Amino acid sequence: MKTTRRYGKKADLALTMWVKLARAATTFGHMTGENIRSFGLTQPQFGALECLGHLGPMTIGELCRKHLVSGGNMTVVVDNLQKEGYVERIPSPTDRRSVLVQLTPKGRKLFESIFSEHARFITSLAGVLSEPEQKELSRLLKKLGTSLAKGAM
Amino acid sequence: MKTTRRYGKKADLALTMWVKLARAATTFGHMTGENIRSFGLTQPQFGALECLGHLGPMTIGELCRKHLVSGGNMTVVVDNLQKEGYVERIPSPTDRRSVLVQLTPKGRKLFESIFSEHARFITSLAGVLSEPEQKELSRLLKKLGTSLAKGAM
DNA sequence: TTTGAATAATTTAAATTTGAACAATAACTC
DNA sequence: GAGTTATTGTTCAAATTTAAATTATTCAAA
Repeated sequence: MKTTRRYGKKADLALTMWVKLARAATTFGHMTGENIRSFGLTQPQFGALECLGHLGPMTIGELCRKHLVSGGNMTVVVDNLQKEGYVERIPSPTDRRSVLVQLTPKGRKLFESIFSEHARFITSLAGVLSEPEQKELSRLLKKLGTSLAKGAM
Repeated sequence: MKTTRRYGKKADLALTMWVKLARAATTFGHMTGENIRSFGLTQPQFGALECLGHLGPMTIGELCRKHLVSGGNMTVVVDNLQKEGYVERIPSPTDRRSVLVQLTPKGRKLFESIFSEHARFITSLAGVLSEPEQKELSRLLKKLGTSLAKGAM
């Protein structure tokens, strides 16, 4: 899809990069989303579960920052996980405004039973790139992401 | 953020790549979204306007496939653009099920007045990567995205 | 050619997400 | 310490998005 140069070489480079970034992320997201739904979870629910499973209890705010979503949203996501009995809210011992979210035994069991399968699925999807390519892609995405986030402060 | 190897080297590589992809795309999206809102448009509205402006009239279905969103969604996006007088629906001459969407003169005027500014903004964001890095990132994202999309068929 | 399957767009209901307003608590400044 | 400013989580309304059901049309096969 070679388009004519409409806005100058640099701009066209940046624009096509942005389109490809959006498309790759959306496609990847759709496919992992399907896999996740087969576990009976939504994508954000799974994301929160994964964070808590790998990193331990954390506040709503930390979950928000990790997933780049609004506070109102994460409250709902945690509400729904709590309704299913996968997580529980406990008051933070150090800050009475904060609430710690942690996996229940049921939540940990679910996490452990599904995450390795999910990891296999992700690995098979990523397999269309060689390992060096995956490393390079990770490096570039990290550089892009962190530079943008820093620039926004 | 060096994590321990939990699921094997290949899986960890794939998992961190996926996290970085999601974060970079979301951050980039947030920032371009802010810029787009300053034009009085939502992100999907802008996306449709851009498609129509660069590629000419096309059906709702084509807009869906370009943006990887559901048909119901694109119907609403086009509805809203139409309410603002930026696009119009015309019946397809070749298929009576289809509807062609095209920019109105007002829509084209808006498109031309804002897109070059938007291109400058995107270019400045992308500037955190060198040009060779942007090229390489584009190549890898394209390979990832198209391979995944193909695999899904 | 007519029946049946597939496709295009819309509608509807439900879920997700955001942003703003709010209450409670913490941190800071004078 | 008192008073101001920031931060944390929740609630609410509105916008976005999806998936399923619906209608209309086209395509294909017998």
